Amino acid sequence: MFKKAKQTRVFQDVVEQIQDAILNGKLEPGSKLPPERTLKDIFNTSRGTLREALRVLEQKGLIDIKLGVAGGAIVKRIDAEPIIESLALLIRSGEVSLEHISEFRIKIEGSMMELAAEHAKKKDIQELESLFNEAKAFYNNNEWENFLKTDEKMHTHIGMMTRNPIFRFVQKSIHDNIHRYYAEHLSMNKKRALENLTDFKKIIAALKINDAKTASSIIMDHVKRFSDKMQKNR
Amino acid sequence: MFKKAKQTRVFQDVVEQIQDAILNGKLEPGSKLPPERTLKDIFNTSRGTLREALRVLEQKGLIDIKLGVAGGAIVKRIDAEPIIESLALLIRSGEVSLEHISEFRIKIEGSMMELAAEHAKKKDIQELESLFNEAKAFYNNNEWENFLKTDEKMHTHIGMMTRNPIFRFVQKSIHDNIHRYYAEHLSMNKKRALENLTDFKKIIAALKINDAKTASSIIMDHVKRFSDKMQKNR
DNA sequence: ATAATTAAATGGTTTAACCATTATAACAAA
DNA sequence: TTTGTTATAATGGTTAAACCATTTAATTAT
Repeated sequence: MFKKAKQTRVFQDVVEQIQDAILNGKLEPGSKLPPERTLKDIFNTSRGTLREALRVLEQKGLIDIKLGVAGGAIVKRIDAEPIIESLALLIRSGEVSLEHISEFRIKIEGSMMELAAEHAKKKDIQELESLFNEAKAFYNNNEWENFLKTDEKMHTHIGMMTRNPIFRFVQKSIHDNIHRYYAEHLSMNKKRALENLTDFKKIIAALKINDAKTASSIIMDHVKRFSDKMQKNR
Repeated sequence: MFKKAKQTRVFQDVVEQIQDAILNGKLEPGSKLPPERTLKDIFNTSRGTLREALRVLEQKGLIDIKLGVAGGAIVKRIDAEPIIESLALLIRSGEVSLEHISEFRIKIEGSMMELAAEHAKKKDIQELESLFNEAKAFYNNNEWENFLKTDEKMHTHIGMMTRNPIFRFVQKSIHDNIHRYYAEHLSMNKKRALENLTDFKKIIAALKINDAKTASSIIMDHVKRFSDKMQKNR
């Protein structure tokens, strides 16, 4: 029925005003806020209070602070950063385990593959094929670091194909945290790389005949294999 | 290869120390930090700098601040709040639309239903049946507000049944934001309520025979119907 | 026993100064 | 002229000391 009554802290009022300006597009990404000493006059507050507001905006991922002459608060383009950090806290606190993330990731990548298949345009399939050939070349040369990068690019492109930014943000949040906390250094070998290549070949084939379920099922196995390997390696 | 070099701001060092203590469990949820005037001495910094650190910790959802005597910073139990707020920013910025959220929600609830079915214990099904009967009673009395609350409880319980906190957090983030920005006041009627009841009856039946795919497919339709209704109402 | 008042702890804000970093301008050297 | 060095000033980061505002607890009055 009722909402929480508003707090009366001055810095929160400042946060809301600047945040609203950013979210309404009155302040564009890349644009610079006035210096602290000017802002404090605009909002009729002290520099300390103003700086507390800037800390909050910074933590929300709405601004970056640059030092020195021509420095100051710069409006950021909104991205997955705050979600990545929130997930990181859940992991570090032990609230969420590698098994939890792996299970979630399998379901998410499966769902994304279905959507991607539904939206697949000729150009998307061409892009995936081009990435596939890139990966194949790295496979032939045993360039595992580059192979993994291309593998990631394929996942990312499938994310783009969903045409849904939430999936992209969630995908990136999972990916970044897995690599930050569980798989900093991945080992690869010819056998596993070939399995991955084969998966993507099958996925592309399935996309061409609009077989969303098959594509989804393949990528879920693909991700599961990666997860199992990772859990064995710990 | 390399990581971003650490910033040299004093308040960030304070944030990290307190954050680590919380995440390592050295500071338990509910426990109170010393007053600002003591903390500033402990960290050998000024009160202004210390307060900037507290703002960051507050924004991360790690502490709450209470005013007055016996007030101060209280360690919070980690929850979905920061993720909810991040998603809220994506929505308010226009980066994410109702259609995006609806599509995401359908896939998530479908995935959750599959996992819930896999983990379903007799007690879970009993709980769902009890909620079903509660909803039926509200249906008979045309108590729509209570009906919707029970409907939500059923979804939440399915979230619990996944045994995976990420799904619960994501589910709550979607739910809270949909109701904050798109469906503050839901209208219900006998026809739609009956459809919902029927869905849950079928879901429970599917769970009893361990038919995860059917249960999942029903709840996806169920959520889709809700989304369509919501989008028509705007 | 109850209500009103006072005191003290604690977060919130202000002011004024100084320190640290960095882009730019001015200058010096090749 | 070009290139490297040095000074300048803009701007964020930090500090110190004071006062204000809220809230709990103790005290006092009814």
